[in-house]
Amino acid sequence: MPVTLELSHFDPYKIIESGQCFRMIALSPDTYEVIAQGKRLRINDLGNRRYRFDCSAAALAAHWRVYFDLDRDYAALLDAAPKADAFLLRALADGYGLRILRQDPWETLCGFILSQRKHLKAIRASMEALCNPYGAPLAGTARKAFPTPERLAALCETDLRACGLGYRAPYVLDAARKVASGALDLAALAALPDDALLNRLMGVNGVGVKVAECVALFAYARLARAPVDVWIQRVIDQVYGGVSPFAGYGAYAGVYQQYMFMSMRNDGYSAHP
DNA sequence: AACCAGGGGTACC
DNA sequence: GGTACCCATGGT
Repeated sequence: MPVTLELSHFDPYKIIESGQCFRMIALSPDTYEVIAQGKRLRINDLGNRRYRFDCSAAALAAHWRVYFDLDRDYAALLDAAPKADAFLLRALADGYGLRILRQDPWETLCGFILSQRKHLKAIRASMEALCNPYGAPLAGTARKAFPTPERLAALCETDLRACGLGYRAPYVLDAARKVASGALDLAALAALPDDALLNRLMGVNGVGVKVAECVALFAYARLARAPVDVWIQRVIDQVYGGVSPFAGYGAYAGVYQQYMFMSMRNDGYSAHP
């Protein structure tokens, strides 16, 4: 009982390549698969901004509409960007269809711990290597769900190193044990203001400012948070003369950051006229 | 504050 | 087919 939707500002391929999620893939040029929060979804691009979601209307409403943040007005959000900022405007135009997801905090926390000093492809491979042995099976795909904190908390560092996590293995283990024990209640963090949320996340070993900002933006919809990684640092240095423009971007700084990240990584600054 | 961590992708030879 | 360098960093 699939559902067909007409969606503007929605491009699954750009979301995959944007580096905010690691378990959404293209199965073919017009078919995408995402595994999130214990569920598997396939999306068919039918053309003319029409997409078929391989799920019930109830699942769409309860789950995927929230995950893709489909009720947010991206036209208005993008229109709120400062009009004199040429690099930003170009990035927003080129990135049409990119959206900030509302991902599961646990998976997002682990994903960005794993992301340290890795390429997007390497992060994806690392996530699959962790899911394959320890995630629950799913109907309709050979891929597995992301492992629960309880499952990972029962492992030892050696088990996680065997998944290719390297020096990040003890970090993931610390996160799993804090969450599984209840010492870190990820659901309760949603009620905290940004600064308190970031501080609680940074209580996990291996989580610094950048990883915490990513979790805040990509899991808790803190759209004003703009994580600074090597690519965004290049934007700040090369485009804005070393002065971060993000403080002046207001409530959607994190969304703009994501478009600029994609633009810089794909094209560099030299592509801008 | 400089340096290190595991390992895969990628550009270049 | 080597190999040097880079990568959505954080801890020491």
